[in-house]
Amino acid sequence: MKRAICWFRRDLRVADNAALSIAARQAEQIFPLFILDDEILAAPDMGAARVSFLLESLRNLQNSLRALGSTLAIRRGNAVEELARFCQETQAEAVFAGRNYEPFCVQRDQRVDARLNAIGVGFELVKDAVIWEEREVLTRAGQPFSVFTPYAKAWHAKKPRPAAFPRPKSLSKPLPLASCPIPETSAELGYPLKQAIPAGGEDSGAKALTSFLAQAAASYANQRDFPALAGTSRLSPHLHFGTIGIRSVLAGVERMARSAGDTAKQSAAVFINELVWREFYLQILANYPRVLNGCFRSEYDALPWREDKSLFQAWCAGQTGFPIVDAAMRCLNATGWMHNRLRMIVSMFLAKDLLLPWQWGERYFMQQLVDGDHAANNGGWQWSAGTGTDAAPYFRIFNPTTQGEKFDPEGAFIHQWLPELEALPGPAAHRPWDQPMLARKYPAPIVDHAQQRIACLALFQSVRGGH
DNA sequence: TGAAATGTTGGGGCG
DNA sequence: ACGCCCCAACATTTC
Repeated sequence: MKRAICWFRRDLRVADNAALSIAARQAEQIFPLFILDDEILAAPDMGAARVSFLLESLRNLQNSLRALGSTLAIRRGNAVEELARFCQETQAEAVFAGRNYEPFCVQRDQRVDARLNAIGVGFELVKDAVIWEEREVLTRAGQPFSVFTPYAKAWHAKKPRPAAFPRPKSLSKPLPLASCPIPETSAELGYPLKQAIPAGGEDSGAKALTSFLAQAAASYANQRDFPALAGTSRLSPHLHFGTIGIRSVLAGVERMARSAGDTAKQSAAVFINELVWREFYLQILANYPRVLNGCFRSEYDALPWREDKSLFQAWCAGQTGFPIVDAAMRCLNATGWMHNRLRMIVSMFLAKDLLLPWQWGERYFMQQLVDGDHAANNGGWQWSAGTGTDAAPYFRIFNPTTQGEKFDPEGAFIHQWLPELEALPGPAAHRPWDQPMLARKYPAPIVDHAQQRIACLALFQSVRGGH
């Protein structure tokens, strides 16, 4: 084939990139393209952190492609129309792209496929973002798993795993095509950024992996649950945008495990388990797209959550009077990122203490998180609310104070985000109500945990018909 | 990838 | 010395 388009979407890198690598093997000339899709940019769950990370990643990708002798064309508008137009401008015979698993993207790709077929252009979607796709790990009966443990077992058993894709050594110089400039800031796309977010781009992704492997990875099993430590990988935004490849991450962690002692091996296993959770929720979304519109266990759609805007407002702003919840939410608002343990705590608090619809929290997370990902986010929220696959059972309710004391024993994380509590040293920071005179300007708890816990159990009983 | 309520046990204070 | 009670500490059950 003479000419092919490599349509970048959520694989914003040149290393270990399936679509780019396969296109470069099959075509003499490659036209790299990214489309700023108006429909995605206008989605109600899009946010400034993610737009900004995307733009930085595009600039980095542009530099990497130029270093290979090529250039990234940027278009903006309706993806189907822009792609068809680009095909005609380039006279390409085919379009290659990494497969996406979200319902919106799947439907968009169906429209793309029909449109390109109509103008005689091939459209090839290739596996890139995951080790195993939604139809590759199934029960013996050929059904998708909806429980994690057997899924993980089957995931691990499946061999051989896909190998990394070679990075193209050079790309041919493309035609001088029109291209929009990459917007300087997310504000140009309607998303003013008011926070300092993690750095985007493939180079940053590679650095994040290297530094994780050199530092936190070996003690991940023991330290990942403590938000005051730098115990996690921070790779989530890179995995979301594909500024790092999943095969590279897996290979890196396995290499680390081979050269290290038992705790490091154990840590590698725990970390890989998290990568499996990521694919578990991706296959749930791909096989059951309805989870974006309701509970996986649909009988729980009838739960009478309370639609209290002022409680929700307090949760969003980190003004609930529960230190671990408020510190976590202020961290999210200020950085676009939140530690995984804290995501569990604040999401369970929204659902089971505030009794608010979990979908409100799901959307707020999407709007704020730099790594906001429909599959992982929905899976996590349904887990916390007790409405999902393999979810925390409805009666498993975190006590936010106990969780704080357990996972932030010195109150270090609290002090980092709640200056009002600096007069309460150490673990006392978790119980400001014991010394209200010292907790200046810090709100009293907006709900009583013991009381709300009972109310939550009753809420679920009302739907379960009293087992 | 819980927490609270309830049950059991055993050491020590005390009359 | 003995029985009684208290209550940690731990185990089990329940949601």
